[in-house]
Amino acid sequence: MAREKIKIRKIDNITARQVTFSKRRRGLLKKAEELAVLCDADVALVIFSATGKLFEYASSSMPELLEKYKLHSNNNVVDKVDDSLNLQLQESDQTRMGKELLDKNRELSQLRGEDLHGLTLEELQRLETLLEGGLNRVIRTKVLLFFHLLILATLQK
Amino acid sequence: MAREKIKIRKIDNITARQVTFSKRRRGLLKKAEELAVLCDADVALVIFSATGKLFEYASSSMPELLEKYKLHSNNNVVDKVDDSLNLQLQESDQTRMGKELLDKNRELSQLRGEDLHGLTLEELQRLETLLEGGLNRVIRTKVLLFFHLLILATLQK
DNA sequence: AACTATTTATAAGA
DNA sequence: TTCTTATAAATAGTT
Repeated sequence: MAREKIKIRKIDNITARQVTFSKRRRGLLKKAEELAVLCDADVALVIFSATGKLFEYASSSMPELLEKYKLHSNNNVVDKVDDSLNLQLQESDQTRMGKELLDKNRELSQLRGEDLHGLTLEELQRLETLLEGGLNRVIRTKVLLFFHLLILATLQK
Repeated sequence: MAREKIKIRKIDNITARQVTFSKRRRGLLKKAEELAVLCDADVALVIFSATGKLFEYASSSMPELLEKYKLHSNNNVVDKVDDSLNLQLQESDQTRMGKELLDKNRELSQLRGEDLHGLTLEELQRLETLLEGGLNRVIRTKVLLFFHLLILATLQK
């Protein structure tokens, strides 16, 4: 955003990456606080550098905010697990997947009247990235579970 | 930061505050992702609007990041890991799961019930957190994908 | 939801 | 790391 426009992908040069991290980290923390103050929002931001160092901001107490988050995200775990399993079983069947998504959408619309029709292309791009990450995550955990059980079975013999 | 410089304090006018929240929230989420990608950092951002709506970004899985945060901060107050997966799987619609997953669920229950087959409690909780996080992630992205496809389909007509 | 005049953030260089 | 500065990005007020 300055002397030259850059593409948003991992910076190769380690030194440059650290410098950028330092600068942008500061900017992000600042904007997080501004959002919280200006808009009376509750904001929690946790940043781990590539080397594992922790940076954080929380508009109120971090533990309380994280607890609040868990309450929200765990609301419908049963449904979520169920749907996830369905997704895994049908992931090659796009038609059924579409119906599943349609149902889920109706449920969501009933639970919350949120309207997501104002999404920009940029946001959609981010959503795609999120989806890839999510699917990879499930696959990874399935593999982990398999090995976990395999080891257990081996120990029982 | 535009037509006029503003002071960073709570915006009085409710409408203006909501508009600003919408604009800045988008910007903050974008910059959070940019930092994660550019600098190979792990970033978690949780935002609650004044009305309680949740917005979030996580460079990997939110539960895993929060777990990582707990380890770094010496704070034990941050919640108890929910003993989610097994019990919740048993409570959900088993007819939709498929035999293989049912079997795995049974095995997992056994594993949890004894949890002394060479696995520490910490390891078990870690696995659960991991798996739950992945499933939650897929559900969220399923909903997002639906909207993506819907919009694309609309544009093609 | 768009539009812009300005402010702010920041990439590259010192 | 810190500062400088040219330029990209974000955004406050307006339409």
